[in-house]
Amino acid sequence: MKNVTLPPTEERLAQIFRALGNPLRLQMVRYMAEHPQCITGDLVLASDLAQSTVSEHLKVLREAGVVAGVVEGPARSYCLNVDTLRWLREQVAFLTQDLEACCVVEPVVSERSIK
Amino acid sequence: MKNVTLPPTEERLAQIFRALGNPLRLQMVRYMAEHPQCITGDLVLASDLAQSTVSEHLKVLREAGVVAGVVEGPARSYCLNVDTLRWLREQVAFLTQDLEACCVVEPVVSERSIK
DNA sequence: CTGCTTTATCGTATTATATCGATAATCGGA
DNA sequence: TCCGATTATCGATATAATACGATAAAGCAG
Repeated sequence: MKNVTLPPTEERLAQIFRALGNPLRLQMVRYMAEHPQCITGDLVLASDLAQSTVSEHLKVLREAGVVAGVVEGPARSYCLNVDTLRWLREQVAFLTQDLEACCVVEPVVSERSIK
Repeated sequence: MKNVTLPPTEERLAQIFRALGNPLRLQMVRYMAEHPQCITGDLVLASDLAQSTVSEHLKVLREAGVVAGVVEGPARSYCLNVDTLRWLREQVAFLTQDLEACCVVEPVVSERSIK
């Protein structure tokens, strides 16, 4: 947890979480899941946002590796990056495994863990 | 995707993603997974940050429902909220299921989805 | 080459986040 | 009740994110 050198995996996972941590981008991801190979204009029409704003959100998703775009004539067709999403699912599964409820359901008396 | 009324579930999921979208908070979550019922001071010692900063990060995690704290004498013992993490895992699994690689591995020619 | 369509980028204003030091609140023990 | 230990909150500041309109870039049709 020290700031010394954060594992690149950790930074990358956080980047993906951050990309998905915006309701609009999350909706974009869902839209793309339902509409494979949709183009930017589709997402603009499906939202209330300016074209430039949608483009910026796509940039965030692209840089996080959540989506990928290919040139499609004058437009760009966007898709989810399945590899990234699979990796995310594994990481989340790993992060949430082997956890036992401690103080949520039934508060448990504990001793200080350090000094 | 319209901004009209975002489902509360979507906003909540985004909130959890946002909470986990910071490397330090992600590390805190891992620390808590390894050290059940640790107190705030443990997290402060394990980080390079000021106590107030750690406290703010805990607040973000708390408000997202990722962690829960119980009073433990003058200190506060923190734990992961297992219910939230399980819910997150389900949501991520749902989000990433039934996806087929489209333009990432092998670009596919597509037609416009709208108009 | 010239337009037309589509998308990305730039400049900018507003809002949110991160971090710290200082201070307040809370609890248990003397 | 007062003190020490622990944590939360406040105020300030710096950085990052969000959103828009305007403009640039890129590709295709003619």
